[in-house]
Amino acid sequence: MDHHISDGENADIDWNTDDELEIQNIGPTSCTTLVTRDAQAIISNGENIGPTSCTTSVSMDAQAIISNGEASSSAGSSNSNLVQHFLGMGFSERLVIQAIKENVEGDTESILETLLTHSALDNSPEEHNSCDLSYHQQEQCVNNDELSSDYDESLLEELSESDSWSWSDSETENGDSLLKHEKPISDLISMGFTVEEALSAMERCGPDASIAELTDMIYAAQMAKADTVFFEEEKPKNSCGLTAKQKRKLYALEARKKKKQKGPLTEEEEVIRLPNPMIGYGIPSESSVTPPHRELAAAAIGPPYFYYENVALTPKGVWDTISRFLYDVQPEFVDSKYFCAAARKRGYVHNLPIHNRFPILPLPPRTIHDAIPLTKRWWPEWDTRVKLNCLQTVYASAKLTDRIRKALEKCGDYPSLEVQKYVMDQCRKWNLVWVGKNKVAPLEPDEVEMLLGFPQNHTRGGGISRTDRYKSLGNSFQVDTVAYHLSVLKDLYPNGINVLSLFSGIGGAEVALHRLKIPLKNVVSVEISEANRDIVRSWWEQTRQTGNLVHLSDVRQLDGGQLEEFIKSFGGFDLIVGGSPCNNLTGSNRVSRDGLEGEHSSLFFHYFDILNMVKDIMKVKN
DNA sequence: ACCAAGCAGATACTAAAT
DNA sequence: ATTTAGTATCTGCTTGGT
Repeated sequence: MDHHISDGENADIDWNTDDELEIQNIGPTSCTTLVTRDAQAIISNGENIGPTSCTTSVSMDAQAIISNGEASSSAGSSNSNLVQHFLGMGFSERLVIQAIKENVEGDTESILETLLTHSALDNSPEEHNSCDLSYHQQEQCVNNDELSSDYDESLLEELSESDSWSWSDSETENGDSLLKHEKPISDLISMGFTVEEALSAMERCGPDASIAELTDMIYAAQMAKADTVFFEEEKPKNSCGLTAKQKRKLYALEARKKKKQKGPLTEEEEVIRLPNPMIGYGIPSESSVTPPHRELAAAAIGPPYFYYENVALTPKGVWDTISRFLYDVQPEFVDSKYFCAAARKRGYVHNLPIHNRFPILPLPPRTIHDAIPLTKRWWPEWDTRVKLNCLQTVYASAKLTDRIRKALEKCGDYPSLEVQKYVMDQCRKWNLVWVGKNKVAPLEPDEVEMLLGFPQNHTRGGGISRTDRYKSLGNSFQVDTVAYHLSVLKDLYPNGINVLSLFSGIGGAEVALHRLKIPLKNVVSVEISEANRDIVRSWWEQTRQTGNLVHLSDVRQLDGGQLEEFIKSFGGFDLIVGGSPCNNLTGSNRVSRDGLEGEHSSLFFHYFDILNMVKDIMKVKN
């Protein structure tokens, strides 16, 4: 669900509002926020280049270079600002320092140019994200970084083939790595690759990479380079000028490197396939079918229970990665068309029991006609749809429905097969329903609320615009589906549960638990959109909840210290639920479908991180 | 090889509100 | 004058069928 990504998202991280007041105890483990207002302004103008708009800090390294006056002839403090400026834009520290050095006399513009050129090839999310991650991963990243750069520098020194790709700014003495890696380098060169290509690939793939992996990386880099060279002028500078496919390729290779996997990308590695029919471990109407027995790895078993959700149709390999991170639990893929009148293909990774589930009652209408009965009268018999397609965040324009009306009016009572096909294609694409003679219309927000299982007017009023209402709803859970899975908690926690809800959105999980009549004792809800937090808060009040609701705004600022406080104060979380942003995964996105390492979808790693921290803290406690 | 169908979207723009 | 809401148009990868 539910992490609300909108044009206003960055505005939500607003330094002047009261938002920050909602966050208490930002402990020492959280990243120091050093993004300047300048950098923030650039990010909110949509001109940010890096894969994340992460808050970031300047390391000792950078500080040292600045104070030594190595980087530039100008004063240290202004350089420090400059470094922070570019770090805030998401470039890695190493690149920033390098670029500033290369542009000793240069202005901000030329430094940015250098960064753009370099980052197209050196677009390593591990570096961009390093401060985005909590301390566990941060540690890991720092180590990796040190390893790879040591090794890289030694090679460059020896081969003295330095161009803009060399980072010769610090001394190194690691001689034997050369011997160890001479062979692949010379192999690659004899294969016709340039020295820089070989070195760059070696750096990215790590010291033990196979030739196949290295060539894979070089081809990816060549694609990237070709793209930036030839299309720099025509294309808007959108995330380093790479196409989504190229970025994904680079990201995937980076991710593999991070996990120290060997060998070329093979088909067998991506084994998760979508089931047909997509009914997971079962749906209410087939409750007679007993679900299979499933064994969870020891690390996966609760407490706490966890429930993670995202779109089913992702780029290849994404669910394999998600599953690998979440203790190798296989995702349960379910299409909500088996629960309501609209399709919603989603994957759920959870460690909940899968027997003795029950649906919330009354069962929602399962067909379009039952869900929106007024459309029945105008529904032509050649429109054979029974279910709506996936409810999305965007809806058809008036102009489109007007074109459809005009096309139909020209035909009289019996439209030709061509017109029928045109109308049907558009209706399926935009989820249109019949509201009059020859008149189709997009769903109203309250119809979407109903289809998704929310109470009527859940998202209405209180300052939210119609557009944002569609957006918030489109990013949400289907309540009946999720409730069916969570229903097993009712017997386990008759006195209520403590929930950590990440990317809460408009509170799909909370509504599901409430409708299951599982008392909500303490809910810590993390949601970036203020409008969504308002919606959940007013739902909380309207439903006269007796428990405690704590709202935070950003998963990136939730640290171990805060979690420890929460766990101490109410004795641990029973359920950690959430669906991280899908917009870099879903097929609807043709612009930045970058995969799990994309700007927004990489927040998945925070779900994993936070789950891990909670598990650790609760382990110590017991 | 091909085609059809589907997808929690992004962006540039205008109109309206502040 | 600037921000926000609404509108129109843009786009590609994947799967499953033939």
